[in-house]
Amino acid sequence: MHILKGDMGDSFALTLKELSLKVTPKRLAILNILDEEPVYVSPEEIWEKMKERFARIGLPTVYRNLEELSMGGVITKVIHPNRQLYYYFCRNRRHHHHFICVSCRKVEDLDMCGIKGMEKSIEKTVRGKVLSHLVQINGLCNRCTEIKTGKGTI
Amino acid sequence: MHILKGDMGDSFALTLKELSLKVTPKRLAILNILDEEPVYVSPEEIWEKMKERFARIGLPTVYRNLEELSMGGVITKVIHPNRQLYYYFCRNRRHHHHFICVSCRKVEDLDMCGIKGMEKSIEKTVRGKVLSHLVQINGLCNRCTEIKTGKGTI
DNA sequence: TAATAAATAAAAATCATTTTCATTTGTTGA
DNA sequence: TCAACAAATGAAAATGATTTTTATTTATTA
Repeated sequence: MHILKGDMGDSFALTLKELSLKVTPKRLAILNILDEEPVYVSPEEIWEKMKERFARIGLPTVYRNLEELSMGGVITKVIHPNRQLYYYFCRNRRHHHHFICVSCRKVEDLDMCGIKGMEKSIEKTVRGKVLSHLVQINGLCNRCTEIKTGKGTI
Repeated sequence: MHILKGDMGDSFALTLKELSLKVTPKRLAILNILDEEPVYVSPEEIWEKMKERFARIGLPTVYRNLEELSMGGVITKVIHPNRQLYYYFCRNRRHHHHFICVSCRKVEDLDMCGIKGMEKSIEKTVRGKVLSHLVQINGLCNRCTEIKTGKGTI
């Protein structure tokens, strides 16, 4: 093996070890595929790419790994109106939310969260406890806005 | 027929007419069932209640009607982590979001929206267009917080 | 009240996701 | 380095929520 220190493969291997997940070639490949994607992708799409690299690779393996990685907080699950699963590799470890382009699937981090600041006020209103929140901004990215109109408006 | 003016059945009938939907006994029943529920419910649960009122009622009919009513903005679709569909009848016509109790399914309106105010700033950041946003606060309501701890904390 | 457009029942289809189980592969400690 | 063991995987089948299809029924409207 010739994985150099500081190598990307090495870094992903460390990530997996931190999650107590075995370092398998397929796990590393899934992380690499997600790493190369600037958009959110479906399990099936990742499976297609995996088939180019592995002779035998089952779709359940892809599903299992995506779920594990997302549980471990390494990748992000995207909530989509069509109720299909999509995943996105996001390196931003700070609390933030995503802008997703419904046209080209591009994902952009939004380093802000109005809810976090409102949490106390919400808890006072409902006299309960806020456990989590779901914030996702759906729209058209810069590129898709221009393509659609040539003027940035729809 | 003896539906009085100002009756609930009458009001729902008007709502359906505004959406160009025929006023059928089953549609009215679905609205009545949702109206009586203080929590978000699944299509299957509504179907169970419909079976108490109608000898012949298919699950697809329930699905179709819930989708139509939600498209028409009469009811609200709840995005749930388990990816099942749930619906909730919300009379609040102003822009707002929901606090949903993950324990008892209670829904409470939050008459606030941080995103609406941030929309311009988000569009500037991504140099794109915001089409919609998804905000949902998941937590434990007043009652469930007390039940779990007797102290309001978990 | 007839014409017709929409709604429905029932059954079957769809299809993303999950489970099962036998086999293979990483990991760990001697 | 190597056996032992736990975890990961492939393949096939199962699952289960949701949707489609088609023939029939029902509400609307003139």
